Amino acid sequence: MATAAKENYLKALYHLHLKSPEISLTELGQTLDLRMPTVNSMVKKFHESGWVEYEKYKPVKLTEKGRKMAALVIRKHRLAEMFLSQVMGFGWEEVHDIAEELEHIKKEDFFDRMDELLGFPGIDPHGSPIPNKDGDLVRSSYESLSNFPVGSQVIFKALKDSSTEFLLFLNKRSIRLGAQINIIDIEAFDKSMSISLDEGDAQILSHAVAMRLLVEPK
Amino acid sequence: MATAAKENYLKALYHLHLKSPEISLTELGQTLDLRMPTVNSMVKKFHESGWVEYEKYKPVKLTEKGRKMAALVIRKHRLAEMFLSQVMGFGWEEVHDIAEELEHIKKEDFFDRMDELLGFPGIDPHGSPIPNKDGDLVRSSYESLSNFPVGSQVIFKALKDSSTEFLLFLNKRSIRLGAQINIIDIEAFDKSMSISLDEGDAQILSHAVAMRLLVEPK
DNA sequence: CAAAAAAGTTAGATAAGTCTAAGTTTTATA
DNA sequence: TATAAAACTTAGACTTATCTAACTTTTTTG
Ligand SMILES: [Mn+2]
Ligand SMILES: [Mn+2]
Ligand SMILES: [Mn+2]
Ligand SMILES: [Mn+2]
Repeated sequence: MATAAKENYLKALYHLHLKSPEISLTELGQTLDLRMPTVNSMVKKFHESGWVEYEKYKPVKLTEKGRKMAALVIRKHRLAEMFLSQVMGFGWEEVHDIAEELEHIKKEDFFDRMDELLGFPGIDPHGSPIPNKDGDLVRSSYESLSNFPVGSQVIFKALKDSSTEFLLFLNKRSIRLGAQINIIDIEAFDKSMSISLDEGDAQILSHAVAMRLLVEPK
Repeated sequence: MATAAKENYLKALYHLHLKSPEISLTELGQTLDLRMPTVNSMVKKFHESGWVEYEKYKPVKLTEKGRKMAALVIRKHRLAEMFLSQVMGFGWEEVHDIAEELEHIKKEDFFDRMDELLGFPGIDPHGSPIPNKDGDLVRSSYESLSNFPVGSQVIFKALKDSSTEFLLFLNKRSIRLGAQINIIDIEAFDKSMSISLDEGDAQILSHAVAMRLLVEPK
């Protein structure tokens, strides 16, 4: 595979290319918290490796080869997160930072064994899909809770934002992956939602929160 | 803590200092498979950090501070090996190489959780003691099987050599940690031993093998 | 104990990955 | 469309960790 630094670039490129296939060095630098000349010189190496298309002064594009390399790093990250959560008992708000280190382990057997022990999971603890060993993954088509009308009954399937702060907020509100959410009311003024969770008590979710919850009709 | 490179130096220093408190740069270099000038410059940095005593042209000595740092790396290594073996189902011959990478993970929680899940184990899968969080460990006083006379009944407690080749040999012979070994006969000519394992069939162990098995009287 | 061998040191180079400062090209805007 | 802003590139430096070649000190040995 590649060095830890390169694996981190690959992941960033992958996430950015999903938003738009043309990736500016500025964006990439901001994502990785690196200065532009740093990114510039690495992007040239990636071009040498055939991982990106690159022409001077133009945004880069991830090649199919690069996409696959990236997906395999993301596979390691998400398997690690799942393992940390399911086998080691860490909370979904704790797993990302540890996985950020574990994903750089080179021994493939380590991840294969995790996969096996977990029963070949399709998603990580935040509902994101886990690429297979070929780097392929099923892009799920969930929508934000904020897109649904009053009366909808939906299942909470994944997160749009997996920041620790947001995950801790969801913990406090007992909102967990797989829960059923019923939209009782939507306040026209600020788009805040009154919902009930799995037949539980009602609670209010701000539009900011509803936007970040990815759901599927029941 | 330290970088992965430095953690590997610390471990090597620790193992060498047990054999003799004065550690030559040549030995250290051979252990780590690094050239002497490389080791020389790193040793100067370790001296700056207060991890070794160092004077030009003299062998180095691990300081108490360095010993503790080293023990904490060894703790991570051995906890990882135990986890890989007990929780993930790897064989004792597979765990070392993976632990060589895992030991450099910086998140302390990761190892604390392993420790907890394993029930705070005192030894690793090869019978070596696991240092505690203060860097302290109980030095066990096992002896080589080759030191015992005919008629001895002993328990196989640890390995003097944990190389993959030796571990695979022991697997083939079904010789596992904790087994009882009865010395039936010793051939004067080559010091080979006829033994029986846990009431099982007899087998012959060469002196080379008997030397590498650490045991305790039953 | 002098010469040879072993051990250790210094100097200088290299590779990976990062930075700042300064210059160039492209894009946006007055 | 000229100019300003944003994006990108180049040059040069730094850090960590490594190497080889050449030199120095210490230890061993005939
Ligand atoms: Mn993550
Ligand atoms: Mn990472
Ligand atoms: Mn080991
Ligand atoms: Mn290591």
